[in-house]
Amino acid sequence: MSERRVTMADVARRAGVSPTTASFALSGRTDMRISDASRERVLEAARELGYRPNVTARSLRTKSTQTIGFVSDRITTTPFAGDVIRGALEAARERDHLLFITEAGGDRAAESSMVHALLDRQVDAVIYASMFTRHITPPKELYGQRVVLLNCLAPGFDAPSVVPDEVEAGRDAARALLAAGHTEGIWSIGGHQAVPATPEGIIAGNERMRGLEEVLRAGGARLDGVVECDWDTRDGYREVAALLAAGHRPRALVCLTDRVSFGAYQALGEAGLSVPGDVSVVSFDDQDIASVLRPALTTLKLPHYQLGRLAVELILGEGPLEAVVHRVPMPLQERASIGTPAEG
Amino acid sequence: MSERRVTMADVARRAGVSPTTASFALSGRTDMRISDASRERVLEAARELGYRPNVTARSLRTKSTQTIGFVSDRITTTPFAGDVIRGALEAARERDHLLFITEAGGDRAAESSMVHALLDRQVDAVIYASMFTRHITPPKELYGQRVVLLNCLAPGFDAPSVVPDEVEAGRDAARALLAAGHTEGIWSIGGHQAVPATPEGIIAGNERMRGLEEVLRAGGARLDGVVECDWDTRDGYREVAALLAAGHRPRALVCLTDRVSFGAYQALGEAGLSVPGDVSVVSFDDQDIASVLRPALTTLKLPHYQLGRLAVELILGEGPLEAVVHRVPMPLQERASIGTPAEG
DNA sequence: CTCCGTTGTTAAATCGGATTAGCAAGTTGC
DNA sequence: GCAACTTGCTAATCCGATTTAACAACGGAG
Repeated sequence: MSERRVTMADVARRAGVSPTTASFALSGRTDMRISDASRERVLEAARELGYRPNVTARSLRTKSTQTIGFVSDRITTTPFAGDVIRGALEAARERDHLLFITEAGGDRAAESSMVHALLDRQVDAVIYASMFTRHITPPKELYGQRVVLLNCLAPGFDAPSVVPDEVEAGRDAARALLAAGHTEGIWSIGGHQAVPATPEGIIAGNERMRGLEEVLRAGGARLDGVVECDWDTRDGYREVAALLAAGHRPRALVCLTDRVSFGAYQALGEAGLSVPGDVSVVSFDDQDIASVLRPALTTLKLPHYQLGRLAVELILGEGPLEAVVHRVPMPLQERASIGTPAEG
Repeated sequence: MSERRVTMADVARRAGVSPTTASFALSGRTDMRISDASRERVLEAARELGYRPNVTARSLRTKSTQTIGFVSDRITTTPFAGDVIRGALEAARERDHLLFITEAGGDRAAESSMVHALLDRQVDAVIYASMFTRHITPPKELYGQRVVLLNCLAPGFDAPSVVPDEVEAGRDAARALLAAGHTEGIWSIGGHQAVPATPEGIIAGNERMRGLEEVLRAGGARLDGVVECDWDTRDGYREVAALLAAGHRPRALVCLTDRVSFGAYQALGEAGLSVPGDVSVVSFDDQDIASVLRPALTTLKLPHYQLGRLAVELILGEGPLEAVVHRVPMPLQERASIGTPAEG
């Protein structure tokens, strides 16, 4: 970028040794014999000159750039982004790696071109991430490369996946309700089937519902009803309002995502029902609004940070990557929206 | 990462020319004469072999890596992140550049080490970003480098800054209220002075208030009161509740940020006042909640995407960078929280 | 027929390190 | 006293491009 950097040759010259000796002294390798005196002089010279190795030059020879590529469909416009990247960033930093972040916006051609751009720069590995848990087909350029799939699954593609443990989260939601004494009047809002507008619901929704129903059943409880709707605030509001208008009187709502919970809050509020006095609410995701709602929402947190971190830890681990699915726990954020069942 | 890549030497061999000829043919330079026949053969060979240049190797010679470093204090845990990065990413992609994203968490030492890691990889330029508009002192490693400051100012540091036009946003907030007929009972919540917990308020708060008061005054209106508080939902709720409890009856609230507006909504709701029927609300930032609140919040949007995009456009522009402050407009998101003044 | 200027192409150097092969000088073994 | 090792260090290559310097072949001018 500007004034000439200090090179290893400069260091060698100052230390009065050959570049070869300087190289070995600096890399601290023990398989090549360097006297303590020479090593000291080289290190001293490097310190005095403020020498820093040129990673680009080194990479040309070693093939390792200490760099990871991160390809996602859309890292922004979704709460997913920040924490995943932060987790990946921190894990990478601990291992002296840097991250190339790219976003393809769901465009296959763009995706291929991004992967090419990464491979052209000799990245050591690539993290392929999806904003919602789903099945994907990696771009062909990724076949044969060192890859970890983040928040997505690709059966038949030889790479590990890192995804949230949705089934267990569903179980935990059930356990939280049971623990508070809820066994009747439990409704789920958001459903487990994908509706056209929310394909992202396919995996997360199904698995959450599976865990939820399993534990409720085992605990002698069951769902009074399953309301299918889009995973957004508007639909949450509308469906809960409709539910109440139809004369139902739920004691507990399991909302499949926080946005739906927010809508449910609005509908309950307008109907004069209080949370958790009249109705308990348990939710999933732990988006920003969850802690800011009144009362604060009890929800199962998507472990974004951990997903990002684990993906990097796996990818920078030793040895070949195994095509295993790693399920990361979704911790329960206990706040104020679950109470004991209302009388009546 | 895996099987040997096709090199330029492979292409040259196949085309039956020297690597030199292949290089010139592929780079399409006209200052070196290559016959059309040779050029065609080289291009054909490259196509057949699926040749892609090794950017790392090229960079060693040319010093240009087609890569930009992005250093921020904290890109996550703030709505700031996503869109800024998306803007930067898209602008970079249009110019065939890739972005190294790093985050230092406000730690000076970490910041220096991140900048080193970037410079060691020969990045062409560095974007130094802050999550809130503020004055900063860039790490010394950045002096003499090609830098653009994003969402921050560093007087005395020779680099352009890209920041939101807060003063004009304040003016626009005032214009929106005046246009709806508001001239009395206008209060601002959030204040213009920094309170300890929100140093980020210093610049944004002051400038927004300056623009706001300037236009209100010019329009024959004024603020009935300025409430100072932290820029969060809790404080917004508490201060507006207190305001109402004290017997005040505002007709319009200018909340300095959406989180404060959300708190204000809650307090107004509990007091039985409707938005915008009884009280109009205009806000700043356009965070996620803004469009999801009921009624949807009219707010001045922080131009995150544009900030990121402009930073990259400047940095990849021709010629030296000038230490100019670029102010990016904050567009008014007209939604449903401003009405005509209540009778009263 | 020689000199000069084009034209098209290539050998060789370069970028900044990592790595391999080899070379002196000093030790040890017998 | 001489081969066989060690020890400590360096010359030379290599990585995959870009770029400089030079060179052969040809055509036109004088």
